[in-house]
Amino acid sequence: MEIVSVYKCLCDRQRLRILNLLSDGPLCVCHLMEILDTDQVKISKQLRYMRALGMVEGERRAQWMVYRLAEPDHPLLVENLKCLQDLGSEDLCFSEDLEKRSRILDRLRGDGAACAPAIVQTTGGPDA
Amino acid sequence: MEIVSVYKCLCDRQRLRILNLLSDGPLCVCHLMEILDTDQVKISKQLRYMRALGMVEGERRAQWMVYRLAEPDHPLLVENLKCLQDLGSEDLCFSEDLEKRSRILDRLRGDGAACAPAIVQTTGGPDA
DNA sequence: CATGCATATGCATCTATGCGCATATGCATC
DNA sequence: GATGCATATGCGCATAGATGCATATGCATG
Repeated sequence: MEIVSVYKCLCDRQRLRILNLLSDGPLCVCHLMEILDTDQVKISKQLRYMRALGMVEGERRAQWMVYRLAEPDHPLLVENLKCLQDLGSEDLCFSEDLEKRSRILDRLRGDGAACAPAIVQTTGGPDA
Repeated sequence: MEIVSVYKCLCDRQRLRILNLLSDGPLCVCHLMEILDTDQVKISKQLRYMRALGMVEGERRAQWMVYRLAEPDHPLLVENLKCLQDLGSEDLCFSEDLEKRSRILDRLRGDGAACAPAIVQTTGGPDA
């Protein structure tokens, strides 16, 4: 993984928001659509771009694609996503996105319908 | 200064090398040409790009333009330029560039000719 | 196997960036 | 003020990235 490739992923606001979200755990496209409030094609194409650069990876779960940060995660990427939290004051959007993510995960565990199994099954850790 | 603007500067290898060099102190275009082993126009245009994004600033010293990281330096930029050193193993070029820079500064202090005054006068700190 | 949902892809278009070449500008020196 | 050096800019072209629209694919369910 080239250093420059990491920055190529980070230098677009939509991609930055996606990576920020994935740093908290895997998500599927429909949730990214909901959180970023944009259409499916844009999300899919940004994911394809980042997959081509080896920054994220997707796994099929029934009809859903679950995306996560690629392993092993590049130290540069991890470091920058951490910075994003600290710089929160500069652009609220990133912490807001994470809050939306939490709410969605809560909802999924609640109703258990739709793509819930895909995410809940894939998501490990305390936020799962 | 937008977060994304920082990454836009970092996502090109030439620019990354330039910023890495400037993180050790100001330089003029002719030295960047020498270290990066490329032509004047490319350097000038990359500098213009980064100046437009507020990442570097230039000051005229006689016939020379001395460039430095813009003040106040964005924490994100500082952090990433620090990372660049740690990731040295991944791409030797960045530490090599800094060594070339040191050698040039030594030479300037030695012969004192040409653009030496511009740089030496501008450069503060232990490496000046 | 037809239908529906989630996601991906192809194509055309538009904008942003990069590069090469020529030339302009700013400063110093004579 | 002509010349020379250091640097900047303008223009044309090539490529990369973003976007919208249409459509294809994968999977599940009836």
